Amino acid sequence: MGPNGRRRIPEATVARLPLYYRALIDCTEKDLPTVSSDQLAELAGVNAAKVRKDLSYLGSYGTRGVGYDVDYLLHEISRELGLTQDWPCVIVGIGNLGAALANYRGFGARGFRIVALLDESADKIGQVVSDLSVEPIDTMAAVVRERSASIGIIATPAGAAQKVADLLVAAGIRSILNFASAVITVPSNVSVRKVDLATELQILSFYQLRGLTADPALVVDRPA
Amino acid sequence: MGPNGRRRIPEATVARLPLYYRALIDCTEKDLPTVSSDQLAELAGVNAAKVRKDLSYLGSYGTRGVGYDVDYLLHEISRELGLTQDWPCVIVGIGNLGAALANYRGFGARGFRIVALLDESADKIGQVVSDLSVEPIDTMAAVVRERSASIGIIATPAGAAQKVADLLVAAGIRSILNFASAVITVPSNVSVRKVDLATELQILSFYQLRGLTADPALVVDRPA
DNA sequence: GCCTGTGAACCTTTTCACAGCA
DNA sequence: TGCTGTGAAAAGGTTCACAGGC
Repeated sequence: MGPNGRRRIPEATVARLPLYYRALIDCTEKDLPTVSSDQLAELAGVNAAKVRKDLSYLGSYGTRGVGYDVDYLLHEISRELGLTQDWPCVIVGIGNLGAALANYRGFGARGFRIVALLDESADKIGQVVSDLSVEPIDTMAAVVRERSASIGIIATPAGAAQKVADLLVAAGIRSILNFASAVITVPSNVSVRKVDLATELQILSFYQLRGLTADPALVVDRPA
Repeated sequence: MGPNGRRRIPEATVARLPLYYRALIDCTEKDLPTVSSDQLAELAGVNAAKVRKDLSYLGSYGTRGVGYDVDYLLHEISRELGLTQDWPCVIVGIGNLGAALANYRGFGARGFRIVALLDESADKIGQVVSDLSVEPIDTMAAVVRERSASIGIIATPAGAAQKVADLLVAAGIRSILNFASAVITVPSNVSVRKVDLATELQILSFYQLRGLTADPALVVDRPA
């Protein structure tokens, strides 16, 4: 197997691990004992060379002439992604989007349990959404501490995003998922990923205007 | 000015144009007549070298010693992104997420007007969400044709995503934004971008597990 | 003096192609 | 024979550093 000691996993690869994870879940549901890089590529929507290269960063988990053992690979990827542990999440901003996220089943599915819903507005406080009662935003520090929250999800209007990010950071959160259409600034030890509808639509519009094709979404692409 | 005739704009640059667009809107609201690449970089959350390089692909729109004229640059970027025209959108799957998207104001803000809400389930049909009545999915072809829809938004459960994508493509849609947690396959002349909550959370989890910080920028992807 | 525009250097990511093992 | 694992080549993207115009 690889002479490969402990390699740093490239960002592009990290961004694709969730795709392989999902593809492997599909395999277990179909009771496939093994998958080849070709099959996995098809399921994940990437090409086979990429699959092999990506998986080689994790270790030599395949068998030549056979493929990868589905259960074993799934276990290894889960471990790399931290899906064997719990990541309590706090959603801030319980408007249409925040409520939709709170109701999203298969959220808690793999360890991303929502432990609090916070909002600023007095008439939202106390409303029950998905079995959780909306709490005032100034309880954030206490809530994050008591429930050991580790991920903050910003679902507020753009104007409030930076203020909320500051509060999350002050409360000790080090991972933020930002749905607001605004750039937020955080200390360098805090991770931010953002999801922006307007950006995605504008990218589609750019390519459609030219009769070209925008391939990938997020951080992933597909075969040649 | 650049000796630059008509250059192909790199995908990475296209993915950042929406950021500059938004930053420039901020500038107009603050009544700034010009911006430097440094200021724009700060507002967009990237670095100044990138701003200058990116903008140079569009043309030589700046003035040395001064910066970029806000209105002029905004106009040029809007034109490149196709924001000077209308892109009627159809949302398929009016559950929590679909309804939240339909209600999202500032959606139609820049030409992305929602012209139809479609769902499969009989008890959703006829419900009114954001002034639009939910219509049966089998009216898709007619709806897309009559209302000249050009973008399809998939907000269904994962299991229905491919079927919906096929219907959208059959109806003539060439740009799809996929919110379902599933890989969808489309002909090569159709663009797909995807937005996936689970993927983003898993990436955050990977980095938090290691005490590292996740990638600064948002959308990075590559071509066919 | 100030800030853009851009070659060139550098780094990351993807793709190729094949050796090596089951 | 079939499929992984991986160097090496190619492509793409970022950063540097400075020439050039305001």
